[in-house]
Amino acid sequence: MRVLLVEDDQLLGDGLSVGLEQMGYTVDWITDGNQAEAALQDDALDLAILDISLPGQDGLTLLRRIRQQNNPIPVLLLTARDSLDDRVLGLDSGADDYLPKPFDLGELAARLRAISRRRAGRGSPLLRHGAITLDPAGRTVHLNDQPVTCTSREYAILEALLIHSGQVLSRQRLEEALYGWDDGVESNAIEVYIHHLRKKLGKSTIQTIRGMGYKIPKQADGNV
Amino acid sequence: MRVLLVEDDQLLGDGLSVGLEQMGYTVDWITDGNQAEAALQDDALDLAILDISLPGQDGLTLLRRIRQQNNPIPVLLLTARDSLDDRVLGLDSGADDYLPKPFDLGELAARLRAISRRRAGRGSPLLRHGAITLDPAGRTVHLNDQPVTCTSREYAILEALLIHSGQVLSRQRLEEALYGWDDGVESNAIEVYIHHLRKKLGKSTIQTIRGMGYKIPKQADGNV
DNA sequence: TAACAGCCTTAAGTTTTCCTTAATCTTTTG
DNA sequence: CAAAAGATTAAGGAAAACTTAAGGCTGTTA
Repeated sequence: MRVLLVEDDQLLGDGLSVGLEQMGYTVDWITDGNQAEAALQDDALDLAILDISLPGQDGLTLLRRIRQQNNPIPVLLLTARDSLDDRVLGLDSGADDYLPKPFDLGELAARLRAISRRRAGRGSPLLRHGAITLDPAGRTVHLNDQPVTCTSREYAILEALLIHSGQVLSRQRLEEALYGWDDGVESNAIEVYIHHLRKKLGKSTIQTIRGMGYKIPKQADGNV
Repeated sequence: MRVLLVEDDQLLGDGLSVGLEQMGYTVDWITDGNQAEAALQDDALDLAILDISLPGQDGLTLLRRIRQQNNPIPVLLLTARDSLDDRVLGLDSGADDYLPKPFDLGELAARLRAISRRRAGRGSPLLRHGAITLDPAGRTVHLNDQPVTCTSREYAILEALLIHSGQVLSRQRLEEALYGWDDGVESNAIEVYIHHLRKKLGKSTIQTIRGMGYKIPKQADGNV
């Protein structure tokens, strides 16, 4: 899960980055509203957390602008003020949820899970593909109801492939899912993780598209 | 997908070329604004990436000129300056998107995907022709709902023929779709791929226009 | 604080895929 | 019927991906 965090308060931003990363998110942290608008064009992002008060361009304006561009990314608004006005304004501007400061990190996590689930149109919080089940809340993977232990990198790749199941994800895009924009590895790390995942989940689950990347096909079976 | 890259900075241009090619694009790199205007006449191009500051003719002028010529090619502008003025000017001049330097390659990739998707009309990202369905997102081809595995060259040719269905594409134009202008093969490679495609999709789908090239006729069936 | 374990990353060797070439066969056209 | 264009087939070689192993880092435990 890749999150764009737009927060100008250095202390809070730093704390949130660390906290979110510990929860397993890949965090891109930006402090400026204008930069954020550029960053939000990246459709490899899964979520955005916007502070309302920002230098450059305030969060509400920014939100309205990206919604005008038909950008459907799930957005959680942060604000210091707890007034109803702000809340209504925020939701009308296209936010998916709203969290007044100060807040608890656990509550933030819960809301992030909720809005990403809602956006994906999934009734259940689980990602399924055939015999594989991935539970984002518990960060667990099951194969035929047997738990499979995945390392954090393995999990992140599997999650990205399942979220975008049916699509080909390039090696570079998978790297971004792991490292954010801080350019990560200069090696065949992705290939190695794919190999590990295949050993754990069976050879056929992840397909190689030579020259393009990897994908998990859209599930043909008709479970909801 | 064929991209025209107009960038005079040698280092950046080289890096971008390599990066884009790794993502699966076919890249034509040009460093001069006047040359670019000529190059943009080629309607086999799918996308253009324009630097604003260029020798010969600056990017904005160039953009305005080609739009006056009713050239609808999707254009992404690059600029060193991050001012709102430039942005507005760029979008008003007919750019589809705008990216301030320095930028991340992944972000560029995301925007390219976004603008080509936007242009494709988002409603049905699938290319259909009779029993054949091609899904650019999943990079899959189906024949009567049965998946057909295509190699990267086969896929590229089929995609080109379907995008321009009803038109005859010369062998040279198909070669350009695969290799860009750096003249690629000196052999009958295209004929071989056509042959492979026919074996997989049936003899009648791709028609030979002797002396001219190949085409897939416009679909007669009336599905939307 | 030192030993340990688990994980990330790198790198090297191996295997597989498929791109390209070229030679030969078939069809079309004047 | 001859010449040109295209179709078919097979094989060498290069590029991509797979596999395996080991060094280094981090966090944990005695």
